[in-house]
Amino acid sequence: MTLEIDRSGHGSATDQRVDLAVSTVIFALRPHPVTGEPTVWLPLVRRIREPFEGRWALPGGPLQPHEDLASSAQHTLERTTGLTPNHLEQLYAFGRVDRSPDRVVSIVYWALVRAEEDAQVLPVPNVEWFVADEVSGLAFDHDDIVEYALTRLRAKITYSPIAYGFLPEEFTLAQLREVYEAVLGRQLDPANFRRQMIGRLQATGRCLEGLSHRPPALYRHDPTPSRTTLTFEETR
Amino acid sequence: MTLEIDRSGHGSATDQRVDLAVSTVIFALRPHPVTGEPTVWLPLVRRIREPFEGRWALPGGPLQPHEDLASSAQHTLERTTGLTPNHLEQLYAFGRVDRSPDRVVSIVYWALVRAEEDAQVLPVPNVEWFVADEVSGLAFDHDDIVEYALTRLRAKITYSPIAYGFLPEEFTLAQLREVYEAVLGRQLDPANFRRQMIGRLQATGRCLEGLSHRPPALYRHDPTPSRTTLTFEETR
DNA sequence: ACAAAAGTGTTACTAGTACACCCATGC
DNA sequence: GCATGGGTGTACTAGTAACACTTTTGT
Repeated sequence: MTLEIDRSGHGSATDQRVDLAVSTVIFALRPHPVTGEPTVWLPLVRRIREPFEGRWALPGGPLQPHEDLASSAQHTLERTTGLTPNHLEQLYAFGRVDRSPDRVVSIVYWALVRAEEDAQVLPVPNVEWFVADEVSGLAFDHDDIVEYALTRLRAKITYSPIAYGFLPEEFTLAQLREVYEAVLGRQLDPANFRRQMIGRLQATGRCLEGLSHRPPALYRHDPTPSRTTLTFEETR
Repeated sequence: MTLEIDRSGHGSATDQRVDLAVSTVIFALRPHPVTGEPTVWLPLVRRIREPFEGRWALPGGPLQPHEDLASSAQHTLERTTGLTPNHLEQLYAFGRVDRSPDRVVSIVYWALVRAEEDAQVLPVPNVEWFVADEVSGLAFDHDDIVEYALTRLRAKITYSPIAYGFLPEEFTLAQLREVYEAVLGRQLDPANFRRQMIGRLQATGRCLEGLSHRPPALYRHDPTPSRTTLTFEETR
């Protein structure tokens, strides 16, 4: 029990406060366990207390008074995966009264991490990775949240240069196309894809060698601010 | 002072809790005071206590434990304007540590109300309407929030049928075009505008009469779900 | 030489834009 | 008739999609 000053101006002894948590949907690409195709995965944490003890849930926790929202999301991500996000963006604030037995509002972020680093990560206790499209039975309303995060990822990749968040510094056009195909779930024409992307890329001059065919050129993301829809942080 | 149970699991006597508030950016169209052109306005509330006592701020208040986020936003809107929103959508959760002397996270909604009803509304004490593009010097980070809400309004009107939120049930194409022109801040070609809109409208068969020229047809919004980007509530 | 993937050229289609023009009404 | 805004036709443009074709490497 802690003595708290009631700043809401209308409290009473029976007045519950609303708890505030920050959670993060962390996306990475890994091969699908059956098909081997690049697929969107995400890490979940097994709950070790009620409510929903034993169920899988999005990583997160209560917001610390000294911490910004995005910092909280990023720290959760680093604790859960040992990685630094390549893209981090607020998803939505979920606050239905009935989403938890106690009253919790969750501000949810979504993030992209690189598959290359991801593969080197040591396993974290109580954390397991799942194919994003196949998760269900999560704690709270986290099924809905994951589905909505996927919707946003798939929408945003079509008009904003976020695909690089899944890739290393240098990459081939085929790798970039694989990212789009994994996220959108359909094949893209390599010829047209090339023409659409080439303007936003910097050629490194080098090629990826050692394959059994013509060596593809390596590119780097050109951060020239081409016109996109901006998130709040980006508009400031 | 109220006795509160510390549910965060890491509290101490010096541990401040984070307060949670819900605010609403309410947009309506009114004639510009100088030009007379339809313009985006919004109501603000004068703060009657510190911090920022005497400054204008977005209407809102602490989230009640029994209330959903959107309900809280809507109740604030009804208290402030006496109106029912025609469109209500979550904007963003603002939580920078330094945005207020005490620690407050604000979940902000934005809403559209109809100008017709709006004109009949009785004045509410401490509430005043301002031209949205001209507000500045607001309390907290509310200048930034208003600017971001305008950015979202202008972006969303280009790909989502929200303009009807400003209009009565039946309207002419010229009225609909005026809404777009007011929001986007530029003239639109009437001929092309007609062709772009006509597919999403239901003709009522009636016309607006009594003008000194050819009477324009009256239309109604066709709620057939054409493909748009969906907000979270709409995806469920 | 052949397979495989990189990369180019060409055409068709679509959505948006600019703008000339006709239509229907009140005065 | 004439002014005014409602409403139609049409040509131009840019971006996308489909797909045939050429290039360059390893084996």
